[in-house]
Amino acid sequence: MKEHRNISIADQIFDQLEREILSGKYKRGEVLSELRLSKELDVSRTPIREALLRLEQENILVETGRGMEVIGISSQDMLDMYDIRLHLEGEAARRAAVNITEAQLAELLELTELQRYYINKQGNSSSEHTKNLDSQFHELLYESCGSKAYMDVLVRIHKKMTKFRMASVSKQSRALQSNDEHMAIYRALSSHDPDAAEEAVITHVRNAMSRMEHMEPIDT
Amino acid sequence: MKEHRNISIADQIFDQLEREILSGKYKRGEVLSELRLSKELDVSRTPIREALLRLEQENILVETGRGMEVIGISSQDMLDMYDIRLHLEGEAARRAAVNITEAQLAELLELTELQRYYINKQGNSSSEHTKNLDSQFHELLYESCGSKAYMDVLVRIHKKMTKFRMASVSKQSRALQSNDEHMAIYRALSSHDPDAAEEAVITHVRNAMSRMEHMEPIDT
DNA sequence: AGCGCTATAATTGTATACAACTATACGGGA
DNA sequence: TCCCGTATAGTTGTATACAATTATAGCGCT
Repeated sequence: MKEHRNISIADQIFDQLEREILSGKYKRGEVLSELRLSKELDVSRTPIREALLRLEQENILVETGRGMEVIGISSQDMLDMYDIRLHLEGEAARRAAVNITEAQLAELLELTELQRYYINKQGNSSSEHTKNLDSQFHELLYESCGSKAYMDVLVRIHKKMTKFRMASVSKQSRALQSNDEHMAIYRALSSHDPDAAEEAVITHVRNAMSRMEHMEPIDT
Repeated sequence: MKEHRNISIADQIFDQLEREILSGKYKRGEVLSELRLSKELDVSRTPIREALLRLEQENILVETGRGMEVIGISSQDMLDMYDIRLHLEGEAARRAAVNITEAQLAELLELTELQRYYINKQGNSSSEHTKNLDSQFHELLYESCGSKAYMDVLVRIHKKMTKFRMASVSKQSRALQSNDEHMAIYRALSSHDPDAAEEAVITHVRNAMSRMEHMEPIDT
């Protein structure tokens, strides 16, 4: 398997900055200039500029006269994103129940089992693995619904949500519950039952929203 | 009123390329290279690169080993985007009915009346004006719902839809019907009635989808 | 002290130079 | 003829130079 895409400096900077902004390191209203960042991070303006441009497209930064101003994401924005997922993921799941392939089902199952393994393992970087597997599960789900439009919207939202307040470590019990819900989604999809798939996904999103609301701190 | 943002070459190239791709000038599978475009359009690679990057973020282009490959948008994608709007705009309208300000209401009304004027006028560039006013109406509606997350998603989708097959000129009768629906949305919002607002918006989206489906040609 | 003007510093937007990588075409050998 | 290696041309990624615009600070004048 050949990856034709190297990880560029611009990619790394984008990832780093998005993480730092969404996790609260850069405060709302702060102004980022290309030159300052390029000196701080010791790269040229070009990749910085590319990263800032992408962050502007995500509406995480906004152009002002004198640089890029940090907008960030509030807890209310997070709740709204959950709300949007409640309105969209059910339909995406219905479609996935019809369109998903055997190969995709197998991969979903593997991702779910692997995630369970890492949750139980409780190593030092297991939380990182768990989150990665969660992202992969959802992105594969979105892909398997067979609609580029749905996938675009949902992937974008999910990516943003995963980077929000990374500090908030999830308890093992909640991770296990989430994993159970993934398994339920898998089962509904593997029996190609749209109603069950929709219900399983909506339950999962609703619970994820509730799990987030019970986290501390919610300061914005 | 001071605009602190000049229209850059990159912006123009992005607009032009997006329009050309979504209107079908560049076919799916075609590969665009920065150097070739920069020679064709007689600008340096920098603004070209910026435009291509933004198009990649929109999932209109995809990076390959040897340039950016055109993905574009299919009619099915358009239908899916209408489907997404059906799932989201109702809720956005409910929120707008609660949150909209008097100033925003006044502007909505003005946009609607102005659009009616241009539709009846039937000048040579009146279609262009009509579409612009439609975009402004919807973007203001999204803004007035008070949710950044909803606004992000809906504005992005609406922008893409307006650039799809620009060639498809809409009949005056359909434009008038659409304008009537806008007025109905305005009235529901101005009486701050969430149920009526939701219904008016859903009717509008459903009819817009139907109007599109009856257009010729649908070739993809 | 306050106001306005000017000079300076800082910012972005664009062009260009350079390096690394990759696909491709061409040629030689089996 | 087919395969492999090499050279070549084309591509992106990054750095840097330059121009134009804008904010800001400071100074002089009233």
